[in-house]
Amino acid sequence: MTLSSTFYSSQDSFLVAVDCIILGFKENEISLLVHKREMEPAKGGMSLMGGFLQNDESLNQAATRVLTNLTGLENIFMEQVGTYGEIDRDPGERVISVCYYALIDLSSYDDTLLKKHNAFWVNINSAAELIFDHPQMVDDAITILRRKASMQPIGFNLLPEKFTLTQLQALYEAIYDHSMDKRNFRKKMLSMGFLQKTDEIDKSGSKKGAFYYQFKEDRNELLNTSYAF
Amino acid sequence: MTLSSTFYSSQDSFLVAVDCIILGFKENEISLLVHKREMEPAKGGMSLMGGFLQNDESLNQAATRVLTNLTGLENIFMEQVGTYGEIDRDPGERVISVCYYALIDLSSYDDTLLKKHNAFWVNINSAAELIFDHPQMVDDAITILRRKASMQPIGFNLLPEKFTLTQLQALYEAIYDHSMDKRNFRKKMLSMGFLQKTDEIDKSGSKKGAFYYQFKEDRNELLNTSYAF
DNA sequence: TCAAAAGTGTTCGTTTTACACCCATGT
DNA sequence: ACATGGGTGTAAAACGAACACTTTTGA
Repeated sequence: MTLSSTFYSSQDSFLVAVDCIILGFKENEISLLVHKREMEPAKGGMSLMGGFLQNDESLNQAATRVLTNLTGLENIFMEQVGTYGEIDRDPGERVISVCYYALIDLSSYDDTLLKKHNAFWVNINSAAELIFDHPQMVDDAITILRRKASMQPIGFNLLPEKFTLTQLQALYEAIYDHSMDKRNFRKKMLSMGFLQKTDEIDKSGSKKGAFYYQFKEDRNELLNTSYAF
Repeated sequence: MTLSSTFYSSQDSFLVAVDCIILGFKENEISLLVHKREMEPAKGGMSLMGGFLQNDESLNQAATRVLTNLTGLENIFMEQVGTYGEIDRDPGERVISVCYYALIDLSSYDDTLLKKHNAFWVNINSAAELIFDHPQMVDDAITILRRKASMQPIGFNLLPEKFTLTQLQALYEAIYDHSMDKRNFRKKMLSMGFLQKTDEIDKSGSKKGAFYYQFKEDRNELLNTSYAF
């Protein structure tokens, strides 16, 4: 960096990382994608997937890059959680970390790519074992996910395109970590108006079979209404 | 920075700024503290108060420093809004900006300090005239304020210790930018249980006089309930 | 035939909304 | 006496919570 190109000379500069909280829905639980850290400090510790911001990319681009490198997925729902800036949050060196969370559909996901990065899924309840301030990041992300999922249909990013109401309820029960009444759940979901019943039937979950639903195309119109669970 | 002290060598590093959205309640409107920028680029433009993060402070400390330098106030409610990292968001040089909002009580605030920084209050509706991506930051802060004020008694940070119900209603009407029914507002506020009626009367607002209220000390117990306006 | 999951309504209590008048006081 | 803002109650609607049985079908 040459002085002639700078407006804000003599200011301190910092490493900036993006850390990604990648969430999936597996066996009726929320899962978190983590990896065994390959560098010191805390080598071998369980860590969120992250990477350093580079000069040629925005924060959102960096988060997308980290996510895509690891998972091979694109066009994934992703949103900022917050930025963590305690001086000693990373014992190796000072790093400002901008944290994102992403929601992915695991129903047809091939995770061979994950193995190359020593990455694996753990139950969200194991997040306390993460290194540094990553447990706090996950807590904050879950808080945001719960709040947003009660206002907007974002939870659906964790499901395949077509899903049964039973699957949807299981997802919400996992997000909020409590069981819900089937009749009330269905009544409320259907009254929100963004579910479209298909004529396809899922026979995998029961002998009787359950209708598949999908999201209406126009669900963006519905984002301003608030729904609480 | 010497290589021997670094774990993450050869990564790009960045200027990190904190920008503060300082909000006050003035003449029944939400006001925003801004200043005329003293450096290029955009010198003379209307800007949020900000500063660069320094090596010896956390992000929260930096935000507090900026706020205290400017206003002389300490122990102010402050919370992160988000982090803005587009490559060209600051045309001078690349800067990652972590944005905070703060709520302050203007009722007995002496703003001589503000003049030293070319700072002044503008109506929140003038935020669109701010430079760079500061209008977006203000939009995001207002969204957060509205959401949080409906769940937790944070709006009170904008009022003096003692206030009348009419003042409180005017504050909420300013935050949400719509008028509310007086009877319903009072009923709801009082039912929430964190208001304490005093025996003092404000005669400044009316001939009849209105009782002053204050917050109960134990209001932290109440933060988990959700209240919508 | 039976086990397993899908699907379906009603009642009750709570919360939210809409709405209009009297009171106390200073001028 | 009157203008100004302070203070109060009720009825209707919407919403949330609790609750149990019938249907379909594969094994």
